[in-house]
Amino acid sequence: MAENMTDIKSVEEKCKKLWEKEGVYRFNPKTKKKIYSIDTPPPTVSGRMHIGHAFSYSQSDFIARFMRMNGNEVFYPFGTDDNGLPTERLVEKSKGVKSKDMPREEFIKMCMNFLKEELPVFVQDWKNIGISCDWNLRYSTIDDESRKISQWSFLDLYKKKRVYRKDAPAMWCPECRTGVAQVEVQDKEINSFFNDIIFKIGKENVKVATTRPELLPACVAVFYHPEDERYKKYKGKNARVPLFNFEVPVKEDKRVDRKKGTGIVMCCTFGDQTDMEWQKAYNLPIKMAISANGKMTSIAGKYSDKNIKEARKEIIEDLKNAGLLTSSVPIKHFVNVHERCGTEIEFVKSKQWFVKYLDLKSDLLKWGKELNWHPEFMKHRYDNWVKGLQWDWLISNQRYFGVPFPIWYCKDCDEVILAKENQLPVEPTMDKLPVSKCPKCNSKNIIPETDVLNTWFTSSMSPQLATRSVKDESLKKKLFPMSLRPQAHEIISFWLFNTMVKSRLHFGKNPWKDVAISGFVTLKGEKMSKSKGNVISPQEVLEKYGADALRYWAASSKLGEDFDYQEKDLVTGKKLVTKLLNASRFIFMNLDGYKGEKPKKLEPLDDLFLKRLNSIVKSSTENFSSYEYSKAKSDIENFFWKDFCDNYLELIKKRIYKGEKDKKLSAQYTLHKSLLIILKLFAPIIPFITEEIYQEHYRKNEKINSIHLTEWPEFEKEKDSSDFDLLINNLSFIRQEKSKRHIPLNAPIKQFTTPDSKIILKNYKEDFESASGAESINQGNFHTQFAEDNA
RNA sequence: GGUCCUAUAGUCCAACGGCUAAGAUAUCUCGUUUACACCGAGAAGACCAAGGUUCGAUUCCUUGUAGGACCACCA
Repeated sequence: MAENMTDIKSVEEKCKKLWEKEGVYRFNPKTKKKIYSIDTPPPTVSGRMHIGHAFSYSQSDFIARFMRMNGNEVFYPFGTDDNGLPTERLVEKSKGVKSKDMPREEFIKMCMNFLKEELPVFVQDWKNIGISCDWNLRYSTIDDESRKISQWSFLDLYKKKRVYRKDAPAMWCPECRTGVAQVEVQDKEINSFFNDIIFKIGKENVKVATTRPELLPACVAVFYHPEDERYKKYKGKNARVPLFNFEVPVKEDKRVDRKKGTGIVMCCTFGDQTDMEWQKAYNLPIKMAISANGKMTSIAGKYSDKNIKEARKEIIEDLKNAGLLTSSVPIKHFVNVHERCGTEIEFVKSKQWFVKYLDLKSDLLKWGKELNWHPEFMKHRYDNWVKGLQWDWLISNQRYFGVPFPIWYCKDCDEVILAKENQLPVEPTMDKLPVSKCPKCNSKNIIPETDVLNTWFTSSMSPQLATRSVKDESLKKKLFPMSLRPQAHEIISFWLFNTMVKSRLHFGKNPWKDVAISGFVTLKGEKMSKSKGNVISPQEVLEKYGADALRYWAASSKLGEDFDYQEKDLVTGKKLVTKLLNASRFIFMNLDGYKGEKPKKLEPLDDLFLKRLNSIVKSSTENFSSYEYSKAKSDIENFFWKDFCDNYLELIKKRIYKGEKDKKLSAQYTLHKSLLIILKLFAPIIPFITEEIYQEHYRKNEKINSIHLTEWPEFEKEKDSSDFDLLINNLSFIRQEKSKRHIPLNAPIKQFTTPDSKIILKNYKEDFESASGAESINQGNFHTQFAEDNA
């Protein structure tokens, strides 16, 4: 059996093969059991599994495995999110290409081929840590079935009037050349200059501070605060924009911060969100200085066609030369960047599709309340996100690789033409039109939508993606809403939220009953991230300590709690695995010839120990049921190591070596039985080693193919087992005395006096004597008398 | 700026308002016993601060301090 890493590796390989061959985790659609269904968010295919994945997916797996053993038929599919922008970026990076430089079709092909190669490697990491998904229920968010569901979702929302297309300023990434949703935007601190630029109002010079002088050609007004005494006199006047030499109105607005810059701000459509609010509020003209490809537009005059940074530099230079720049101070400030590529976000006016949900805020709060949150406080994150929503959900991306919109437009009257449901999945750029002419104007001039749906639009259908292979309607009903959504907390605001939106809009139901939110792994208190360079590779941990140790480590942290990574926790996990092996070896060494027979009468100590075990089964069952796997883990571990190995085994050692027939049998029976129960309790956390021991010693008798398919141990009403503590107290006293006097722990004691002598002598005399070395036990205060004390 | 989480031995963490504050790891001492030195026994070591509620607070409340996260703003 396994004693070192090579053996642990071979145990892992053996188990993985067995599980696959025997279909241990396969969902049985014909089951009579209660169904427990899990909607794990499919991980994004971008490089390898990281430690946060290992942490959070292990935690879900503890629950899945417990539920499976505890009488449920577990529906636990595995998906990969390999759709859209993240995959495009990954392919572009690893193949050194740019999607926009090649034909659409060719790039899509390249992505698909890339995924075909990478997916098995990617998924293998999850198998390696022992995730007990049904690997036959695999799905990818870009495959045909998922496209179908995603496109159906769009058609359904269209019919429900929940999607709309609008020409609107939308957040735009000039690098990716696509619209960007609120959730895809991040903060980034950048170095910039705060420039004081001279505008002319009448004959006076007025300084306006800006970090973005390249937007001067798009200036439509300047604002000051209505209570700012410095500028009140300019009310109603016009200001002349430097270099570009046109006039804009001077206006007052409370949104101006008097303390910032010079207290006068220029409003350019579309510099930032406030600019857009002002544009709307004062009905200002719309001027676009930046185009969709990140270049200056024609209104920038001689700067047109230059990219943003060049234009900024040249304009600053020209202002300086004209004496219109009074100061230029370097500052650090935060800007919005596209999280996928780090490029600064611009606002560009274009036609985009949106899902309308701003009107549902109060409903969304109500629906969020209906979920059972574990831990409860994570609900706040959801609530905060909902309350802070300002935009409808932008779902169109101007990209190649993704699920296409299932629509065409009439070029003459702009009518939207929907695909037929039985056409799905559809590729409008290639597939046949559902109509021969525009139903509204009879034009034959029909063009396909070339945009693709945003990744989240598809992945927010995860309950439907997960259950898509189930065709039986009555079974489907049992699977949805799903029992559990496990996930990490940083994706509450989009994945969980968007899935809620879709589920309610399509089906009028919550997508799940329970939500279990994992914390994340920190290193010295900080979140691990590639950019900080403080990442731990789970593959290396696995190599060094094995999957059980990794899972043991993940089980040390409660749901929702961040957990600081310490290598020594892995060491502890590995030690536990070794200890289990050693204890099993000892037990089966002494079970030679034992055939599972029951003694006529249990020895009092054995009976006492089984009572103890019963109470651990009870508490672990309760803890696992309420997703408190970390509590269960530490209880079981403590019981196994302290009560079972250090004390019970010591107490019965002599009896099992050379006890009388029935007394020995009683110990053998107890050992055989309790080890199996302990293995079962540990099985959800450390599935490999428990399986190994089970296969070797129990499978033949139990006649069940895998420990993970055996029934969770039952428990009875709790019974008094306080004698066990009493025995340990007495042993402990003796050990302490021996330790104080530097006497070997197995040394005999001439006489031991204890206040508990009656109980010990009545029921546990021989076992206690053999473990303590006491030659006689008498009533009295705690005292030990050794042979040499006689002198 | 808003919201949330956390604060306990060197480190990582646990504990219905009530006995000596648990465990892991590191440290020190002892032990080589027919499973295990990846072991056993023992020792030493901690409740962020100030108020409040209470017979009693590490635990509940308030404020502060520190760390972290999410969101918003950022001319």
